[in-house]
Formats: sequence, structure tokens, C-alpha cells
Amino acid sequence: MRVNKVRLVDVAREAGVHAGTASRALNPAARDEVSPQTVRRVERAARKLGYVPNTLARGLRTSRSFVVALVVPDITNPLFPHIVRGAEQVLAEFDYTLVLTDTNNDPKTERSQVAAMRARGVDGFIVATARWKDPVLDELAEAEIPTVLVNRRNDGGRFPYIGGDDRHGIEMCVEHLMQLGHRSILHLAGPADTSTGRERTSAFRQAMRARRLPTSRAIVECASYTEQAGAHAVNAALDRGADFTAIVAANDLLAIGAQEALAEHGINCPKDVSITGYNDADFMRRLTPAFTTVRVPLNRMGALAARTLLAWLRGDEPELSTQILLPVELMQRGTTASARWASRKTTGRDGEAPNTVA
Amino acid sequence: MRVNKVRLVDVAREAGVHAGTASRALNPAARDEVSPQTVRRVERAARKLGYVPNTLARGLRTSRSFVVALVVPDITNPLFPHIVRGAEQVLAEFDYTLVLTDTNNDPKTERSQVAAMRARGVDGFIVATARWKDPVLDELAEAEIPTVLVNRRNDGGRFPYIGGDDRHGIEMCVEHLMQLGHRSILHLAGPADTSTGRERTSAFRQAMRARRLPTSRAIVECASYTEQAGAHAVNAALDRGADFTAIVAANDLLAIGAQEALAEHGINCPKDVSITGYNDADFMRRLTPAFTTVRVPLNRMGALAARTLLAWLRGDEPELSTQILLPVELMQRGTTASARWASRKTTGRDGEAPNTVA
DNA sequence: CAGCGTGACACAAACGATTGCGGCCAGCCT
DNA sequence: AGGCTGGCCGCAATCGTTTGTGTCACGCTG
Repeated sequence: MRVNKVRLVDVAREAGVHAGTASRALNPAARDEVSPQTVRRVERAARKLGYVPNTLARGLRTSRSFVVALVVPDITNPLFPHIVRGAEQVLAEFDYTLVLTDTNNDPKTERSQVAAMRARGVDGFIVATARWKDPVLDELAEAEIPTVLVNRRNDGGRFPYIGGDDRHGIEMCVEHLMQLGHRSILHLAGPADTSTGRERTSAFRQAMRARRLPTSRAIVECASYTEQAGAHAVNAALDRGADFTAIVAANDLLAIGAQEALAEHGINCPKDVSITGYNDADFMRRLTPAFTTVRVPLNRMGALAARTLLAWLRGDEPELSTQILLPVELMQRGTTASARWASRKTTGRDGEAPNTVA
Repeated sequence: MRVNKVRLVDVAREAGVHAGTASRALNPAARDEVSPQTVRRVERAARKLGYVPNTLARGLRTSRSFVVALVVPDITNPLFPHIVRGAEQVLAEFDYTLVLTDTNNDPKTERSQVAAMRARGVDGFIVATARWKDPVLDELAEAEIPTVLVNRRNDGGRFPYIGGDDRHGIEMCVEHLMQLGHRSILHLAGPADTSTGRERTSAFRQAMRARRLPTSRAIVECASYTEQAGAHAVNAALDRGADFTAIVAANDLLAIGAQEALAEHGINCPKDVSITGYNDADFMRRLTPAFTTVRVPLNRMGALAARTLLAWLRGDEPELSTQILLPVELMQRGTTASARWASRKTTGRDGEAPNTVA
């Protein structure tokens, strides 16, 4: 039942010193308060007995747990495993432990989970669930708990944030489509309560304006980052007679949903309409056609978030509101094609399209 | 810095009782050692002060941490997020916390990670990384640490195991292919140091034998569950002139690798060769053609593993070697087709196949 | 009315580490 | 030679709970 039968006093006895001395000998930071040969004796004893310190006792005394919590909305979403992995790797390297909590996309369970983590005395949080207005984050800020945001941020800007360069990513999509000759581009916007949704939409507007392309009526917001929402949005756009030869989706799943909805209308991608996704989930390159999308360095984001938090925990107060935007990359694949033949109004897919004008 | 400024003594003072009494009043199991009105006073005081118990101190005293560790080989593998999620949900329900450790498929980091978790005093382990001969598991058994295996098991059978019904899954694949007229079936076996690899291979042998089909030279082992290994295996089989019209892969990734390798040889799936995968990762249904594969209830597996462990921690010593096999389902999709026209030797894919006999 | 059980609580010792404080001794300086 | 410095280490308090053991008063029984 006991974590480990050999305690510090056992090591101390074996080495013929007091427990306090043994503690110092084993602690790199206090090692110089002990004579070198004592250090050696203690170390040998510790190794001999297979001593492993009791983290709980240490944590109780030092009020540090060497645990950080990572909060994700849904680990099943292919976005997050990479972030988790990146974070885990650097945390393990520094002997920190990662506890994962999946909020199931529900603010209420998020709140209670975060409370539970705090009771557990975690040293800090990495939060990937930030909503634009996020009371949970406000509480963390209030309590001055070291916290860094990854992937999404909130509007306060009170926490360091590590993300991808969304503006540039979207701009590359627009530029790419424009190069292909597209002029009427529809944007499937992400939820406005996420920073990614807002940022990408704003970037889309800016990119279009910079190219003197119209954006009015070219943006339709999706309630969530799901296939269904993407399909729904496209159907809505089609219903109101929107005219477009290309779609810039705020997210891969939206892009997939869009493609499926278009296919049901007999509109082919990329022949009739080009589509870009966002995030480059693992499977995007395997689809047929392979999706053009923006690759985000998720692993690095997770790792960098962990490093930032670790530095904070080590005492380096972070610059207030450091916002790190990692470079992204446009993966040009099969869902974007020249707009030369693209004219949905007259061309469906060879005879299959229900609304084709023969 | 302190987890929470209000301690149990504060609550006790507010309620006008001793800390010990307050502790009992707040503990459902010891509540009946305290008069009802005292319980009420203490509860009110606790609520008023916003008391939240210090989990570290409690853990130190009780040597229980209410933490369980979940060990996965690679969270990036689409298999595991569902297991994690299932486990997390039931763990959270019982106020347990899940710490995730990703071993990066490396026995050495697995070993050190597990040691770190033990030092941390986790109450138990859920292990998804089991190898067939697994010294880490032996150590856990030796130390009598509550542990349950999920997805893979080891050869000792000393721990409860929750998995899918691999034998039935593979049998359904073989039966399905046979119904389609296939007689020469190649098996891409998983690594022999995993129970899944062994079990599925054995099931394949048995299913084939039961149908009077030959298995000699029809099995090729893959070193790992990766696309590359799958491709490599198929190439090896082709090189040695193996004759087959269908492939039963031990895993989705192997199946994908196999398909790609075949395609490079101008062999079309499902026209020339049918392929079945295993696990039904999220994206399998999105591929073109959509993969026929075996759906495994990963979420339920994770949840059930957590429940089993929790019961153990509650004191219900598990039946020695309870092995729970959850039912699986064959998802018939596009990579399996009738063997009627399948005769690789003479038919490539219309003109594209480099080795087509015109 | 004595004696005894018992309910309700207080007391204090753990759990296993860290750390401020102070003691001891050797060596150095004057 | 004596005092002082400083290195090295022991002592004991401390972190916040839980829990075994006392203690006290009360009520019941014979």
C-alpha cells in the first residue's frame, strides 16, 4: 500500500547521517551545503536501497506538485493529440507530469475539472479550450495561477499564447486561390466564440480587401467545427443563391462537410469548386482528392506551450501577454484547381448533377 | 502559492469543533461518528469559507492519491484517443484524475515513466502498451499495484484485460471474403510481441483451416503497425510470387500501406484484390474506396477498463485474470468486392497498370 | 444509587519530505 | 593563545490531513 517502503530516513541511516542532511545531499540546489564525500555516501545509499522520493510529501512541504494540467475540449479531435504529445515530451524531460482533462466541449465540466485540478495542487495549466469570453480563464487569472494558452486564446490577453499564424495561413489560401483564377470566394467561418474563428475570418476579410475582392455576403458562420456545420453552411449559401468558385474553410472538418454537401448538389471539387481546409489533420492527405489545407505545427505548439509554462514556474515571470505565432505552411493538394473551367452555373458533373443545365 | 488558503482547522474553528471532528464530519464514510447537528455546522462552515481539501496532504496520510495513470504508446495513433476518452469520463465521474503518459513506443521511456508515476503515488494503472513479454508489467505485478490492461495484454494473464473480440473480428473478415468468392487470402500479421498480433494471426489460421483453405505461405509478419510495414510486407509477398486475391490486415494502417503498395504495382483494390483493415479508425470510412474494416468499441473499452480498476481500488479484488472481450462489428465498405473478376495475373487497372497484359 | 456502556468529541501522532536555525569543530588570523 | 569565521551537519518545526485512543457526560439497568 505504501508508495515505496524505503524512505529518506532509511537512506540517511544507511549513510550514517541525519535525514535533513540526506535531503540536502540529494537536492541539486542544496548540494553545496553538504561535503562532497557525504553527498557521495548518501547517493550510494540511495541507489543501494532503491530510494524514490515521495512526491506527495515533497509537494505538501514545498507546495509544488510538479504536475501541470492540460485542458482539451475533445482528445478525439485529431488536432489535440499532437499538442498533447508535444507538451508531454518536454514536461517529461523536466520531470513534470501531465494530467489530461477532456472537457467534452462543455464549459460546465471544464469549470469543475479545473477546480478539481486546482484542489490537487497542480502547478500550472495549459489550456487549449479557450473561448473568446472565458470565465474559467478569468478565475485562473484572478487566482494568479500560471497558465498558458495554446491553439486558442481569449480576449483578455492576460496569458501567454502559443498558436499558429492564422492570418498568414488564411492569406496564403486566398492568394493561392486567386493565383488559380478564383474571384468569388466563400468563407466558412468558425464559431465567433473561438479566437481561431474570429482571427481567420478577420484575416479572410483583410486578404480579400487587399486584393480588391468583394466579401459582402461571402462569409457564413458555422456554429461549430464539425462536418455537419460545414455542410449546413454550404447548403445555406447555395439556397440563398450565393455565387462562388472556391471555398476557404476555417477548419478541415468544415471543409469536408462542405465538399460532401456540394457533391450532393452534383457540384464537383475541384472541378467546379475549389476548397481549402485548415489544420492539415493526418488524414487530409489521404482523402480523394487530397485536401489542400494549411499545416499547423501542432507538436511544436504543445512543446512551446510547455516550455513557456515551465519557465514561468521556474520563476521567470512571462512578458505580459507574450503571443507567439508559429509559421504555418500551405499544403497544395487536390481540392484546389484552376478556375478556368469553373462556372457552377452551367457546369455540373457530367450528367450527374441534378441542377445541371444541359 | 498555497493551493488554498483555507484549511481544515479554519473550518473547524468556524464551526467551533476540533479539526479531527471536522474531518469526520466531511467524510461520508465517517460521518456517523459525529452528531448530525455538528455535521451540519461543519458543512455550513466549509461552504462559507469555500473550503477545498488539500489532496496532497490527504494522499500523504492515506497513501491514496485518487489518481490513475493511463499509459499509451502514442496518443497520436487514432486508436488511443477514444480509449483515453472513455476512461477519462468514468474516472472523472468518480472524482479520480487521469494522468496520461505517452511512451513514444519505447520500452525504456515506458519504464521510467511508470517509475515516475509510482513515485507520484498513483493508485493504479491502465496500460495500453502491453507487450507479450513485458518486464514493466511483471514489476507492477510484483509490487501488487492495481493494474488493468486494455487493448493489448501480456502473456502472464495476471491482470484483468479489456479488449475487443479479435478472434471473432478476424473470422468475420475471412467469412466475408469467402462469401465474396475469395480463396487465396493473404494475412498481414501484426508484430508478434503484441497480443493483438498473435491473437489475430492465430484467429486467421483457425478461420482458414475451418474453411479448408490453405494458410501455408499466406501469412507475412509486419514489424510494426505502420503503413510502411504494411507496404513492405505486400512487396515481400509479391516478390516471392505469392498468389492472392484478398488481404486480411491485422490493422488499419497495415491495410492502407498494403493498398498503396498494390497500387504502385498497378493492382487495384477492390477490383483485383480485396482488403480488410482492423480497428475502423475515424478516417477509414472517408477514404476512397472506403475501407472495409472491423469496428472496435474503443470508448467502451476505455470506460470498462476504468470501471474495473475503480472496483479494484474500492477493494473488490478482481477475479484472477478476468478477460473481457467486447463484441466487434464488421463494417463492409468499398475495399472488398467479389472475387469473380479478380485474377491479378492477367488483369491490371484499365491501361494504367504497368504490368498489364494488353 | 452504583456501575457500565456508549455517543460525541478532543487530543495528538502519524504520513515523508524540506528547511530555518543553531551547534560544533577546525582552521585561520592577529 | 584566543576569538572568530565558516563549513558541515543535526534538530525540530512544518506542510494539511486522517485516525487510533482518551475523556467526559449522560442515560440506562439491576
